[in-house]
Amino acid sequence: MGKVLRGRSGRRRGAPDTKGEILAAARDVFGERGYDGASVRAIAAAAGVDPALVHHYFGTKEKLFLAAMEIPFDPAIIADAIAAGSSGAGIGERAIRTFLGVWGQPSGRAPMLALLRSAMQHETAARLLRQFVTRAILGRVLVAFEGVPDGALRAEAMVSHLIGLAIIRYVVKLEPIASVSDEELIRLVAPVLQRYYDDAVEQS
Amino acid sequence: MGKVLRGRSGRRRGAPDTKGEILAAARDVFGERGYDGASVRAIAAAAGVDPALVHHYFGTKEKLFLAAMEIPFDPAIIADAIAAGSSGAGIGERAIRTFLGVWGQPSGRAPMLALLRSAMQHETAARLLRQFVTRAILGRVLVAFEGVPDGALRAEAMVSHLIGLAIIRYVVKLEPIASVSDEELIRLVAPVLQRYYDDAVEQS
DNA sequence: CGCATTATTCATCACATGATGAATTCCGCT
DNA sequence: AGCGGAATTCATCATGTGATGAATAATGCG
Repeated sequence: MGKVLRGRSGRRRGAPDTKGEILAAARDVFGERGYDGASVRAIAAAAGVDPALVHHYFGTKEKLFLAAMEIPFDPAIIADAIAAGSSGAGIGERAIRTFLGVWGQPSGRAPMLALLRSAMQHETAARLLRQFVTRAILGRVLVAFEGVPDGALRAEAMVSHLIGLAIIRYVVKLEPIASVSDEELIRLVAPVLQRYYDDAVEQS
Repeated sequence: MGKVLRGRSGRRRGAPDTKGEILAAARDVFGERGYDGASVRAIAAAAGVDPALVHHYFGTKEKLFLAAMEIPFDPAIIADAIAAGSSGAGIGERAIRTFLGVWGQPSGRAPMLALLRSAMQHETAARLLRQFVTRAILGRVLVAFEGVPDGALRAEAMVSHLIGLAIIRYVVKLEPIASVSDEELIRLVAPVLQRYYDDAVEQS
């Protein structure tokens, strides 16, 4: 496994999307090991390519990371799914449902894990995660909390719970949460999340 | 800053608690950078000591980590504070209150951060965190959830939210959660957490 | 075809890391 | 005073890292 013996130097035949393969490999490896833990060599190996090629395309490891974090799904869609017509009713369930949808499949989980893991080690990545959460997610979810007292705070608290769930379920893999079905988790968490909205509305 | 010029080799005068200083430095640096990011050299420098001394005392970096993670506060006390006579009433507020108490002061925050950060990079540390949460915290909190349907699940969900809060507040430092006062956060989060208990009880 | 451009690998650098073993200095005990 | 052992540092190794520059091979345009 690993290193592909690809014979001698020089350009390969055909028009393989090598840049794309490197990006995919980068997302995988960054996701598994975080920014510092993922070596350029390991990424290159996972892409079946010489390490120098990575630098050829992306210049530096940091630029590769940034390129790899160009989220492969549209955050707007997600945020809109959560906000859903800027109504607060049912926002708890929509939030965790969308969340599990993204994390449930590897194509969504890998970059999220990469971002999360890396944000724990590197201030650069932390800034990136902050931006991502702020602009791409919170900014839109906030429309549902418009006019709600402590809206920003409450929206963030919701997001923080989801992040905590991601860590327990997908990183630390603590049982029984790691193995419980999506639906069961939704049934458990949705009403609790919902309170972040309901609490504020009923007191206003 | 950094490297203390301490002249020549050999034993130092007096009986300084060097081992303890190394442990403290280790907790700091592991906390700031996680397991992989914290180099033995950096820890040694922070302790004002030669790197070889670290190995002399602890043999290997991993053993040092394990030693540093021997939690400096008693998890039993914390867990008991949360469980509080195995009553579920008010458990939400007690949980977040105790949580903020630990994370509020550096002596508690450092090892927790170290554990969290490292768990994101290293399976060894993830296992450690799993153990810690399971035995030291969950095991005792569960008495409050005794007989409650999905007790384990609900207790873990509570913990996951707290972990998420820790990350948003102390690692990613997302505003406004990062700056809000403890009391305000308690007012916001406590009733939501409480629902993990109340929901189960009222349906049984 | 011919030739510049692009894709790819190889060899190599400077540097940081974890670890080890020998040398030096001090302490405690007799 | 003397001696063994513990504490401390120094010099050093093997390894892995990100990065660079030159060499080689295929492509595509004229």
